[in-house]
Amino acid sequence: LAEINRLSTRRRITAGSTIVHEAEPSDWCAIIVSGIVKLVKATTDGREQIVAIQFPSEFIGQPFDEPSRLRAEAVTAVELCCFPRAALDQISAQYPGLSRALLVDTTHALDAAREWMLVLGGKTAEEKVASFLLLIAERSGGEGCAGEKDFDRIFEVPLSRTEMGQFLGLRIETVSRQMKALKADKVIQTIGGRRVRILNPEKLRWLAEHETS
Amino acid sequence: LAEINRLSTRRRITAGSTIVHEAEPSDWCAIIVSGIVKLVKATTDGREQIVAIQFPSEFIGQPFDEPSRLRAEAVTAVELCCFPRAALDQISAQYPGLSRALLVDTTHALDAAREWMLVLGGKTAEEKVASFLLLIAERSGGEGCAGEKDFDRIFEVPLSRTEMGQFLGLRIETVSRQMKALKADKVIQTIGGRRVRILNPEKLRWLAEHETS
DNA sequence: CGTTAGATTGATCCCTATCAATTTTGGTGG
DNA sequence: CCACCAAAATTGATAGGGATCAATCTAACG
Repeated sequence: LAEINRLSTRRRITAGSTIVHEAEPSDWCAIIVSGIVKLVKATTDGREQIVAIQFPSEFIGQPFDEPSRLRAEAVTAVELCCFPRAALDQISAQYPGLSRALLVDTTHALDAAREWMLVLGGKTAEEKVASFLLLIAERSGGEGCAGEKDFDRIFEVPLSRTEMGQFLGLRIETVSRQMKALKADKVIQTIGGRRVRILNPEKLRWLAEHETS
Repeated sequence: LAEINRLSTRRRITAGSTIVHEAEPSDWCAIIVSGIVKLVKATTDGREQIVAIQFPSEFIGQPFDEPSRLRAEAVTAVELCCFPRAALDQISAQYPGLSRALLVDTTHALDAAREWMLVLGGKTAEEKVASFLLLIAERSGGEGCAGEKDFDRIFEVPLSRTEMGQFLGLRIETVSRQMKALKADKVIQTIGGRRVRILNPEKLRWLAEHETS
């Protein structure tokens, strides 16, 4: 696996800039070294939906050259470990471990996407925001290590209100109001708009799974 | 690849019965030979979301033994080609083609899931129903063959109104009303509730991507 | 200290959920 | 073949949650 490291190059991306355009065929792939990346899908009339938030150690790009109309954009400053897809093909043919690792990553991504479909499809605004905060809390804590069930009580929300809305299928005003309600209920506390402290994890978990209307 | 055929067994499932329970670890996988399968995720308080509709040739089950709280259920009568996961591991270690095929399938599923997140997150009821009809039309026509962009003008909707609602994130009354509106606009025509004929494909495509309010 | 993008708050409207009542469909036995 | 029944679908009336429109307020930055 050190062989792929030989073919790889580091690349730094500034916050807000696009990593992969939706049209571009993109003949290379990458692993996120540091920073947060969002994957965006757009309708023909301009509305945008964030379909995934990616953290360090996650894979970017298609293993095959099939287009998926997906745009990858740096949410924060991002450092990537890039390599050509041709190298991926060659090495995975020799070492089955790489191919397997890729399958594991894709399976996880699929599971995360389906989990989020449940959030988008049925849940109320309150449940959506609570689910989002739990998602960020869980991912921010355990450094990409699997099996971490607990999460940090204090963490930084990498997304803006607009981005939260695009990920949750809500308007920014609604996101703002739900955050306010959670603060009023002493479930969370915010320090400077972006930093969040979870005061009542049990209630937050409950709110993420039950509609209270 | 004939080797996996030797280890596989055929299995018939009646419409409506569960293939894989959410809790069950499931030490086997399967390929759909005929029929339609739905994948369901549920919240702790009982609400259910259909996260995927699967057609013949698609893969069922997790390649690894990580639980995903997913239930697979036969929508129509289903015929499966089942094999133990252990066999999958062994053969994929010898023949990299199988592992690659699995990765292709998973990548497609991921792309489909993200496409549907766009539908669930941002679209109106009218757009959702139009998107659903196009999805079924496209899959019903080309027998699982890739690259088929066109679709059948007449096809059978395999899902009940309740299931359509669970897939679209809508109530059955809303689904019913949108279908009625599409019929009134001469975009579609229904024969006996389940069979649908698309009268105006261009308008249906337009409605699936633009909000008309 | 001024400028500007982002976030919050308020008021109102509309789409979809909800509740309730038929109507239609599909399956079964007489 | 038809009457009957249960389940599914449709239709109608109402209400509520989130969208929308509009006006501050806040914070980051030169």
